[in-house]
Amino acid sequence: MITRGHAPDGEGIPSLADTSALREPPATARGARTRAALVAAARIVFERDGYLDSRLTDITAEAACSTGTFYTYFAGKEEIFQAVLEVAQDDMLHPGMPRLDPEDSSPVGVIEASNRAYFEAYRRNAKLMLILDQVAAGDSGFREVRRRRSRAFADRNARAIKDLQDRGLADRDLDPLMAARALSGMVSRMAYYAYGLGEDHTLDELVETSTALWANALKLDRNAR
Amino acid sequence: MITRGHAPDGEGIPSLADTSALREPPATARGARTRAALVAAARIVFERDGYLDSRLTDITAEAACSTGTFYTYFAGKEEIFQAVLEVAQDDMLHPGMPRLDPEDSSPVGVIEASNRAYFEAYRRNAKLMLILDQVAAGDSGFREVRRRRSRAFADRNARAIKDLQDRGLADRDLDPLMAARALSGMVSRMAYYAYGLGEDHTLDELVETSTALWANALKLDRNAR
Amino acid sequence: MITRGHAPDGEGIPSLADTSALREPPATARGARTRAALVAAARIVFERDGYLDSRLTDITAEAACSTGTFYTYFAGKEEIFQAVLEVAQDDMLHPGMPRLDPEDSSPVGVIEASNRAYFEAYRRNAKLMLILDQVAAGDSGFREVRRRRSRAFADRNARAIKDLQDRGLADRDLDPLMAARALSGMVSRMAYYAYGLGEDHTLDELVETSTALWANALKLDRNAR
Amino acid sequence: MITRGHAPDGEGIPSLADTSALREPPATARGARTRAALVAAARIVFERDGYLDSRLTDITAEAACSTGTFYTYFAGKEEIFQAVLEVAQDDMLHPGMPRLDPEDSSPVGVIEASNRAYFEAYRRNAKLMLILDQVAAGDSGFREVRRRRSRAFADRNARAIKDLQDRGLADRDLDPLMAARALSGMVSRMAYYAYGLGEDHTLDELVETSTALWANALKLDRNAR
DNA sequence: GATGAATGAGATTTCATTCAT
DNA sequence: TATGAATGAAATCTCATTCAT
Repeated sequence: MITRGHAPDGEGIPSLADTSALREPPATARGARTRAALVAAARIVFERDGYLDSRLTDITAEAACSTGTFYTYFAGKEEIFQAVLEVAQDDMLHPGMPRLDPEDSSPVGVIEASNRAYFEAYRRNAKLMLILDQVAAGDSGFREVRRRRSRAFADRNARAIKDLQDRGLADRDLDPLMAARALSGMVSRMAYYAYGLGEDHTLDELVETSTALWANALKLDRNAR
Repeated sequence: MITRGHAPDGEGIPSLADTSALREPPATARGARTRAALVAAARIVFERDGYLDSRLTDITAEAACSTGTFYTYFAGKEEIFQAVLEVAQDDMLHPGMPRLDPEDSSPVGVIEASNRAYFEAYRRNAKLMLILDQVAAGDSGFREVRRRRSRAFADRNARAIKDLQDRGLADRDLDPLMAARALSGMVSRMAYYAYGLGEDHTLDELVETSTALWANALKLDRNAR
Repeated sequence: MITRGHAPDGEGIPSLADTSALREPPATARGARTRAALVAAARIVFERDGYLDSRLTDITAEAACSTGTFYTYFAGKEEIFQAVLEVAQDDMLHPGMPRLDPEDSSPVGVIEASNRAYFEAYRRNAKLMLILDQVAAGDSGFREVRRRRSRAFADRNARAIKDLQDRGLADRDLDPLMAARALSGMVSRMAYYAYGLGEDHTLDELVETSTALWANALKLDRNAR
Repeated sequence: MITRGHAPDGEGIPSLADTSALREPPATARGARTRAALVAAARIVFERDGYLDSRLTDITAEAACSTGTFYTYFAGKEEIFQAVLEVAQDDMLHPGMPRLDPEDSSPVGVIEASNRAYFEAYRRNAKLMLILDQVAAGDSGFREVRRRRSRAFADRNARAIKDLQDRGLADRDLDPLMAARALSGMVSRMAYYAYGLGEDHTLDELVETSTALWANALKLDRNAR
């Protein structure tokens, strides 16, 4: 059975954990407040102006602090962008409510729930996801982080597919890893077109089509459990 | 039947035809040579440094001409990038030779041939495709062009899927347009991971998996014609 | 006879007494400890990074106290540098023990002892001497202090030379003040090259040569008393 | 006999040749004019404000060009400072007229001529020499260049001293290299005090004293040839 | 006494574009 | 056509010093 937390392609959820742990958190409450204000301001500015066109002074102006204060907490634009992502990531990873209909833990039901969660999270963070594309397109380090993250998700989904194959529920001719990667990529692409580029599809259409394509592609039995 | 030239997602092949026709070609042979040298130099520089990080002076230096000369032929970086794309586009659109086994014009055979052509073209132009991502990510005008182009391809593929459905060869529960868009996106994503990010898959693996997933997803009969 | 305490050129031993006496010492033992930690930290940082490139925060970090605390004890970088110098100055002025062979208080013997003391002190504080150069080079006030100090030493040595001339022991054609200044400068320069720039000469070579040159230059009789 | 071109300590005449040859000269006459204007402006600004306190915009303002133009010719403050030094160096190395009285090529005469040339050159460039101190004090790369240059001069003078010793004209007890270094340092120090710090000595006093001290220190016979 | 967050003026640097030769 | 010097607006980043806690 496909495990919980399946996130198509894993994109948009880089942790960048490498550097985020290095800087120690503000020592005082005031510091924590200022830092949070800067991160919130940065998200607003990034979403409004794009990453490349936003200036540090716009962020500090939005946060109502001086430019010097910015550097108390971040080394530059890249670093505060990571901080913005980390906040968004929490939202991407911990949706407000359970996605899984306890009545329906069939493979198809799990896939559907996962896809729905992904589309919802993407919709909530669509602008930020575009910014992330922009940053990743220009920064190979960032791209590498995304690649590794995607691979981790794909590996997990690949194991789930393998499991279904072993249980005779999925097409045994497919390479589990490649299929996992391809289908996850498909879902992320659908979200990109729908919410990033603004094609008009309803959430239900997206969930329905993506789930049907997953199910068909794996030759899943819709009634199996 | 799915028509020839099916290009998954249509990505990476924007024509930007709007502006490219405006400027008339160099009057003299020397001019034509200089222009060609600049375009070739630009591709080298873009692929080496990325679009954002490349400077016009790098291009003119690579082309061994002065900065002033650049403006004789192009209005700026965007315009020469279009010129670079146009050259690459010929390659993307006209694969060296037909990959289609004349014996096998079954739906699955056509899909396979299309996918193979796409992967091969992507592989030949992988670096440029990444640059294109970078440009599109930062330029909403460019993004819109890509979106329209993708939609045109998807529409064509959607009609092909509709046709298969009408003939009873494909799953009638699927929305043809969304399925077309999703599956084309899947293929473009696979190419991106394999050749853009450097995951190591062989061409045959990519073709095989993508074709199997298309066929399964549409519930095509592998033997139908 | 040339008096004790002759310090070639007098360089590197500015007292800056004007300001150093103004601030009164810390009232509590804890305060004294903190102040001492800051001075010690400053010397480490100055010697590691140079005066210009060292930041106050580096010093407070090295001293493990906050930036605010710094200002409890010092008005700024210049003032703590003076404090560092005062500590070093004790070492420069009071070599561990008299180097003077009581048997040999001949003019040449005194010169030799003085030169040796100077080279040894310079060697112990070579890094700091370079820092001092850096500060003096950029601060005309500091330069003036050094100039006056040099002049005071030179005047004293000039009187000693005059005395030797009057007693018929030194070349009467020399101007005592200029000769004193020149020969003191010579010794300070030798120390700078040897210990500041790292030319490899032994202490004995330096002492021997400098003393011989002094003696020759003044046409001293090596056996006179 | 001490050779022509003896330059005490060699200080203030670094060539920094390492980098100066890298950048190719302006292609046009206009470019050469602009570059020269910048160098001249830089010298004025450096001498007026000191190296550390001068800003690039002051230099471009003085040269009546834009800030961008500066970077057409120089990478930064350090590089234009090298260019200023190179101009001064020509003056230091090629004094306007022959210093040597053809009637007096005795060792003492040669030393006197050399010292006089050095003092004159130092006086003409005194402000710049102080700037050089400032730069060298803060930049170890620069210091190293000076060290090597000094050593080259000292080596040459050491050979001359050795020659005098071999001919029985100079004190054989002295180490030629150390004596050369020490006496050259002495002269450079005298120039620094007189012209850098503004002690009031006449040129003749400086020449006379320095020459007498050299002669005495080496135990030269004033009448020898 | 000790803390450490906040300040903000100002210097450096880049590079697409123009235009006189 | 070709040249390449000149332009200049605009963005980043530093760090000594203050002051509320």
